[in-house]
Amino acid sequence: MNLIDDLKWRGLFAQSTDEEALRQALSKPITLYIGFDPTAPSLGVGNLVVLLVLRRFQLAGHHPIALVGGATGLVGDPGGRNEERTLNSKEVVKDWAGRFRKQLSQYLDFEAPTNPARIVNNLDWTEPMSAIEFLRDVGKHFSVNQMLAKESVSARLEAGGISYTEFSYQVLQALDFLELFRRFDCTLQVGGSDQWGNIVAGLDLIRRVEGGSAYTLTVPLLMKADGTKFGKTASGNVWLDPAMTSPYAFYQYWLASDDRDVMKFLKVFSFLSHEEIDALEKSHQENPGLRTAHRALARELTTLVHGAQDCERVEAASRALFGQGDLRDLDQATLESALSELPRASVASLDDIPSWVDLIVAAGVVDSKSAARRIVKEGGAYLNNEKIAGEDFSPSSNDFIFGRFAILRKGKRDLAAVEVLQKH
RNA sequence: GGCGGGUUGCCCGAGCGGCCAAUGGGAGCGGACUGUAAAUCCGCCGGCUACGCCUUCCAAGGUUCGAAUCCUUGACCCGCCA
Repeated sequence: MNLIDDLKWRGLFAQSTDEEALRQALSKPITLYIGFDPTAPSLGVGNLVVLLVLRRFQLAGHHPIALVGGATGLVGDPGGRNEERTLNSKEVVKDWAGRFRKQLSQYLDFEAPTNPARIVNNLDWTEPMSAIEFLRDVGKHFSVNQMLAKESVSARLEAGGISYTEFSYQVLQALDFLELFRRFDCTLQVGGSDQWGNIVAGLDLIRRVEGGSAYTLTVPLLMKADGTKFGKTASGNVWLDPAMTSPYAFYQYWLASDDRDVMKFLKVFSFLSHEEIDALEKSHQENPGLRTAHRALARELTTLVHGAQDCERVEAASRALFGQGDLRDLDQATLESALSELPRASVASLDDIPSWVDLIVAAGVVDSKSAARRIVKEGGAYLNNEKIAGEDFSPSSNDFIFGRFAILRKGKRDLAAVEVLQKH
């Protein structure tokens, strides 16, 4: 199956300016790029959608370029929002751009003999350019009428306005495409479907300036079945950086996916074959309670992002903590490593153990004691998987497994560890 | 520049001198059901040293025994006219 058909099968093909021409072009290796603006200290799972498309292209023999938007990140994409962005400082964007570069390289192959990946930063060609050059050499090719007609701009005009800075964003992105076309004969830009207008602007620019032709491909924006944005939880974004979203939380995010989304996610994010995915779908339909598709999804993604070793640790932790067996049956090493994934509170010694309420607040699982007391009253408070009663409840010393650990639980799956610092 | 309207808890949105920690909806949280899913039903939903106390209704002053509610000034937003 060719690449385009595979992308369509996976639900990764939104539109293209000329699908037939693109199919033709892809019969030989081409160079393509995707841009990522550093608007946060880490990429999130949302970025993963297109990033993995870039990887799919490389696996199919094409030359991938990941562009870090060191320049565009300083300006701000007006699309998808109805308010002006707050500009981040140059230092911050530079720092984030560095982090992006590092993260991006994890998903691409730079050693591939025939089609090694490249990473570029658009600041490299934007920063040296003077304002006069920009206006004469680039700006002259843009019609304000067309720029205004772009969805990203017109929506903002409706919503109350747009600064000249953000208005110019599409010109910068178009310039990137032109630059990569010149430098590397890059003829395809891939992006989220919200990037359509910006990508087409690049296409136009290449045609006007170089008389060249290039292609577009956009990927649908991923929505969850409940209509909420993909990649966010109540506590914020799901990040790729393990310091920002722990591998355990990352694994749990996928494992707790809505049934209606699982197959879609497997197609979008996993590199499993169609046969493997079909088999998972069958199993999921026959016995959804088994959650084989969920497990496969969580495992694939955690392995991809955090590595096989971390994935195994996190799987083991999940099994241990959610297993129906007695926590006391676990050996100390397993228990310890499982608990290392959780938020934690510590107590100085077994002689003076704070109440459940104080501990769960200390672990950061709930925001206030009132909220914690409420949980107890509502019957959602557990110690070592046993429901506790009474707002004043304090663990006793023999609740500590191996004399050192206790597990707090709020509701169905919100866990925290308590560790005794001092043995006595 | 002139005239009028607005700013309420995470969001939307009532309240228009005491009965207001503030109606209602959404989100979120807990429980039941189940499968660490969805739907449904029930409950909760500012904080605390907790039958009481403290801090909230854009900000700062003021009137009053008492204000989210009235007055003054300021900031921001939205309409209409120049």
